[in-house]
Amino acid sequence: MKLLAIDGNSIMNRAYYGIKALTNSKGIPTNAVTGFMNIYMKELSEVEPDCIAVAFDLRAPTFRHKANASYKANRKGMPDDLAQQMPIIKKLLKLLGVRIVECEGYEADDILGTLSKAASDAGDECFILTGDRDSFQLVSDRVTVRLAGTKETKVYTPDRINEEYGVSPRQMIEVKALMGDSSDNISGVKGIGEKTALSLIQECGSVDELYDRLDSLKLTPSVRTKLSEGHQDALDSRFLAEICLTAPIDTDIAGYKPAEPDTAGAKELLVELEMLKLLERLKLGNAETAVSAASAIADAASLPKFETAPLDAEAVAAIASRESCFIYAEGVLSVACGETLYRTEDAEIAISYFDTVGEKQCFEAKAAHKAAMSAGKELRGLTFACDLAGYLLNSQAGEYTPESLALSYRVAYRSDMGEYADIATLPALCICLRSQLEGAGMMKLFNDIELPLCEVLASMEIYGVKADADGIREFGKGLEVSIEELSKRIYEYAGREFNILSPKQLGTVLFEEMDLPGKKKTKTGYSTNAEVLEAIADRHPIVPLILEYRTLTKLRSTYVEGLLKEIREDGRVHSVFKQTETRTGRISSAEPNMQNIPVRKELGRNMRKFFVAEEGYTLVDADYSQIELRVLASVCGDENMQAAFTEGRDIHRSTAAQVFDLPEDFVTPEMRSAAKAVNFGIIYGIGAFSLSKDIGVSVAEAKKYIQNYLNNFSKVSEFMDRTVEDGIRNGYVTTIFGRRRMIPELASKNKQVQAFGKRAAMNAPIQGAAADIIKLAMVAVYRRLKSENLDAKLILQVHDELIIECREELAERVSALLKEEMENAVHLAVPMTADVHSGKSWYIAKS
DNA sequence: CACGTCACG
DNA sequence: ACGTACGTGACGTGT
Repeated sequence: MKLLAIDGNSIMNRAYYGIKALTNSKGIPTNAVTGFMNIYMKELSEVEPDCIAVAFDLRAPTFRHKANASYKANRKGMPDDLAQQMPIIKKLLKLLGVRIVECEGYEADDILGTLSKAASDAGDECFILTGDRDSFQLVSDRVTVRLAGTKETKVYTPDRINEEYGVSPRQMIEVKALMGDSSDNISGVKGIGEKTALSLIQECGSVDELYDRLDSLKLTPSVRTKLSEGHQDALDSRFLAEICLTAPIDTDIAGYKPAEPDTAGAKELLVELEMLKLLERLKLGNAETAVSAASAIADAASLPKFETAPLDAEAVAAIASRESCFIYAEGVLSVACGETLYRTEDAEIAISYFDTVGEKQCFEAKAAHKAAMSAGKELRGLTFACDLAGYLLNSQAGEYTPESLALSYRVAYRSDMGEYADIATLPALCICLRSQLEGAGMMKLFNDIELPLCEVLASMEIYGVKADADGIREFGKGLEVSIEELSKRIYEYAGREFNILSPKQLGTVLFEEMDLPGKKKTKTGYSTNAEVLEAIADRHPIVPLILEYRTLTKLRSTYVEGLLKEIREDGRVHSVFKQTETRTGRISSAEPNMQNIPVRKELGRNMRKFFVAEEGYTLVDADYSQIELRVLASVCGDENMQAAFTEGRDIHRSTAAQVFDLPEDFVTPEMRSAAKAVNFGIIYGIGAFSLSKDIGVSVAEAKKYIQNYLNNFSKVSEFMDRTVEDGIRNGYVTTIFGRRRMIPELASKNKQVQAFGKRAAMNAPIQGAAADIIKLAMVAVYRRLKSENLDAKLILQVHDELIIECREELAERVSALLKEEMENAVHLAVPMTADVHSGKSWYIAKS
């Protein structure tokens, strides 16, 4: 038989630190449970055990078998959110039929030791799954330790241990007796580390032998002194280091065969934890049925007994002025009105429904807007959209399907209703999300910004941007020639042909074959990014060529080939603008991404010549000037900073003058550029290291800049501190418009993760407010263009920039309108200025 | 499918 | 001792 004996505490610990903070929608932490189960499932399939036991330490061990009362006093108490997960994993394992083994006065290690011995005595095989190396002493012919790492499980057999440490498994006890183990509060011999301990045991075999032969051993004087002074420590430590093999637990291995799982109970628990992927992996039925089952239990009577009916012209007429809910996806319209669920795939019927006057709530409004718009109608009476509400409530949930929302917000979801399941849950979901939104104070944000924006984005997607395919192809041909030539020259320098775009191959060529310096490594090998290459660009002529090769192939693949694929028959690209994607509130663009078309370098900037206005039309482009810094100046209330904007001064120059304590006229270009980097850093949640890298000064120097900045702009400093505190206290931060960003990382025990949380907390209110502002502007511009009945359409948004395509003769009027609406979208403590230009192509209109 | 890289604000 | 600024999307490589 095969026994899998798991060190529950150790694996939970590993899982906890290995997976970022994770909670369900109620804030119950789930990262360690998730990580544990991932490891558990993987091991199960690899080991295929007949029996399973999971050992846990008891909370208040009395160490009956070990007299040392201070034993383990050193071990830190576990973090709260890990402790909370211990009962959960135990409950889950029990429900799955797995036996938990705990024993007062004994550690998990002792239980594993006892079980492994019992198993091997009985002629069974034992696999110990753990996250630390304490159990190596238990390894034997029949006992294998499986060390769970972040990525892979390392398997330790006696041979493997001998290979790695040069001693036998049992001798690991002796080694530990000498070197100690701080996490177990085993002192060992003071001054003896791992290397010395290993070589001593390799030579002598055991602590006893070592002391017997101490006088005749060849040792440095200091080691000899340490050993003789630490004799008693060594003996005490050896006692503590040896894992107990006789804990009073059930040692009948056959008794650890997993029992029949309580599938209903396990389902319920996993649904509560919102761990749906695991639910499927455990083959407890698919996620949908479980959700419906559990929700039905929780809220059995909450869904009415719906009837179903086709949505035909008659039905539309009947519900025309009533309240209803709808979902429109992939050409299928589902409507819930009263206790009837309607359904149609007829586009005309769908549009006639959209154009009725009754109040409508929906899931995802953009597709419906697009359908109505394309037919020259409009979607009327829309008051709610669930996906937008879900996004506002938690912008990092990732998924806003009716099913996942129903699960998160505890609304009944009946997947047994098949294709009607989504629409059936919608009425209840709308009520729930609306009240949540009200509770969170985000109704205004929802009504004034997100919901109306949906229509704007629909319109932008429909119109798209005209692209000059021939021009792009021509540009691509030019690139082709240069790329061909470049690669030849690169191969010549390298002495052979290789794939220049493969970081792996490139690393080998540059850093091994050509012996260039800069062996900075990533997880998988050499780092070959632009920063690394630029640092060695003057060491060998191949390096600049590679950089250029990268630039050109990037242009070719992503922009020339990528964009050509996206141009439709109408000669335009219709990017998808996603409204529920970013954690900060920005919108994102895809297929193609129109928000990262090159502009910073001239060669790439040429791409913008191929985004043009239709014959007889022109592009009008306006971008906010320093919107994020203006937001910062406004929200933190710093008069210094506000004055610079109010007086229309150059903010970076002004910052430099403050930081370097000089009149503005004395600010050099270098000082201005350093100040600019500091300004960016402030928005991003500054760090001296990165700033120093950015502007090429020492870390100490960068530190001074930051300190100086924060002294001069003390309100900024206070604002940042306050924001982080708010974030820690509430679990989220907000923009001035009430938009939230949840930041679970702030609760992490991992310092790095926490530091990231702090930076994100400082950035979100700034980036998020800027996003709010331009969204407001978009809605205002859209409405103006519509109400003034202008032949002009908003077609693009690039975070701080809006682009309109309009009749040539309207250029001036639209320019003024655009600038006006952007600058007046909000009124903060400093003016929001926008620079506007126009031209036949984006290239021209941008400057 | 993860990773490295690089395009944008 | 380690990693190192916020937010995105697309591509090619290689497991």
